[in-house]
Amino acid sequence: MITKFQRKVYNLVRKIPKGKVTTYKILAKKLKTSARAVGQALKRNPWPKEIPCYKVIKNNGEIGGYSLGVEKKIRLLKREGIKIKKNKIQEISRLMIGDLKFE
DNA sequence: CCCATGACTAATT
DNA sequence: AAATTAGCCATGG
Repeated sequence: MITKFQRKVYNLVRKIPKGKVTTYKILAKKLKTSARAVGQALKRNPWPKEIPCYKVIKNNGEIGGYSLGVEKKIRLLKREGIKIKKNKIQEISRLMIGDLKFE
């Protein structure tokens, strides 16, 4: 069962452009909630194929979790040309999407 | 309604 | 630099 809150989160995640990532915190700010609550919603994502929740990472550049396993998440990110070293995203500032880039 | 549980975060040890 | 701690908030029992 999808809650209203989940839908809001997923609608946002769907809009993350290819090759870009964002963070739990940024999404939380957009939805006026906490980063933790965003994580809860993503954890329950019923459509990992359609909703690219692997593009949502921690605020400090670490990878964060994934319902299908962190290794899978890393694989998907690399597939989009995103560099990862020691479980951290490289060149975060270039890849991350703040408040201005998508709605 | 109260309580526990996290794909989190920032500050403090 | 790694580990703790306190704050966070949607969700489910």
